[in-house]
Amino acid sequence: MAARTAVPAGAAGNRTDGDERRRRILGAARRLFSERGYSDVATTEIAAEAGVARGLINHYFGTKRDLYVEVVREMVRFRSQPVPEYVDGATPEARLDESIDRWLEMVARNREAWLAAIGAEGLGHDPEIAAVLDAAREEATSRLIQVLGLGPAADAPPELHAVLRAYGGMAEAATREWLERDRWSREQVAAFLKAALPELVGTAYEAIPEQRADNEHQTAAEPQGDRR
Amino acid sequence: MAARTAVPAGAAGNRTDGDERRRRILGAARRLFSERGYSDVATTEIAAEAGVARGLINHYFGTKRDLYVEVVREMVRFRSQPVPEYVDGATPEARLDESIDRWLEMVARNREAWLAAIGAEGLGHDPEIAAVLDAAREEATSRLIQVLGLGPAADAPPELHAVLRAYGGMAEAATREWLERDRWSREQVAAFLKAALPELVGTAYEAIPEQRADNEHQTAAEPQGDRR
DNA sequence: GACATGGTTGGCAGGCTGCCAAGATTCGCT
DNA sequence: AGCGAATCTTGGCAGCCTGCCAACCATGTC
Repeated sequence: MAARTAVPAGAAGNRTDGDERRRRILGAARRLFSERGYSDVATTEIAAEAGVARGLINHYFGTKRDLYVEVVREMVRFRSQPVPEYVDGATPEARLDESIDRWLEMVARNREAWLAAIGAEGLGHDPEIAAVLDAAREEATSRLIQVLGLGPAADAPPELHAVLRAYGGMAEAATREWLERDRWSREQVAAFLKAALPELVGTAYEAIPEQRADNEHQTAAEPQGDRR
Repeated sequence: MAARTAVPAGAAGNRTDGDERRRRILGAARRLFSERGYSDVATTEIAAEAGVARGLINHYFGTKRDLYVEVVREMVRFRSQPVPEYVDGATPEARLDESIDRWLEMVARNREAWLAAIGAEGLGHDPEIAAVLDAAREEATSRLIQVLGLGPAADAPPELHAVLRAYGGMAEAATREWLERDRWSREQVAAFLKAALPELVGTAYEAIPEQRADNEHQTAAEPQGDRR
């Protein structure tokens, strides 16, 4: 008499188009993870919101963390979406202005998603999450190098990459000050970011000294790029 | 005959100095949370590492999240520690240089703790965590205003706060490029940060237009959005 | 129409967290 | 010193959550 495994009653009555289910789960997960934290959201909720059985989550995505990684990856995708083709403009300044305007426009449209994406940073030190976010930032940096007309990103010295990554961090913080704290307006952020970059890649970048041969702190070896 | 609750055998045989236990738990939690993520660390581990019973965690700190908040609060404390007294120096530039050097020195000393603290950003959207980190950044910003000799922070316009918060975000990103990716050296970060701030509070800050009476950005719907 | 294939479900085992009652220990008061 | 109160400390219990698995059921193929 059914020793331990009860018979699953009415099992699969609804089968939708392949990954229609998959998208449903991803959407529900994105929604829930956006408004609440990772560990506050139970897979049971996600399954209920998506209208599927909980076990299906493990079937499509592996574990709960894998699902989260997928959500973050999807959230980050739109960052590279809106500026795929080259921004045309005569001078680098014009192209930069256009890029910043597009960036702010995109952020304004996807306010919640963007805040959630950069807020998702944590989850402790998940290497996959970190890799996804890092790749997105790195791509933005490379695109910025191209926009500025500084040649292919691969040829740029590491110091320039570092400066532009730092600029990216500043842009994120500045955007947060606009979206979350309302300390200045969109026009003000835009004006500040547009004016800041030339100063940074100009004066501040020139102030960086040559890398000495010996460096006291090392995680790995340093290829030593010749800059400028 | 003891209906449901078994008698706790040898209960409290060791009672150490009041909050000695508390500190032990905090230390173990800090260590474990630093190397692994929040949800990867079980309170059982923390208790084992601290050498206490698991229930004691709930006695001293409330829930696991409360303990985490306390850990982050402690990690962030050292940020305000090393520069409490006024930095003396003739010119604002000299004081700024000194502040940046101290900042980098502190980060270099507490590399792991600092990376963990800013990496702890996430945990979803915990309001307490966000508040703790935000308070630390805000304090750093206010101190920076004083260092620059721009008068009391309370009197500064919100745009200046925003600019300095953005600068703080840049400093964090630049530091990460140094500590995690090794794209430049400590001297280079220092030189860049020292050269960047005058440019930002000078030229870029001046480029910010006056705030219009109506501001277009609202949390919810999009009133009109006139873009340039 | 029978069979293979893969989507879908419910349930089970293990682990983890919050809470609680019960000893143990220290302290204050008379 | 003796006694009671307050607090520290422990182990265990109930509930929830996650990963996994066997079984059920649609769909496609021959």
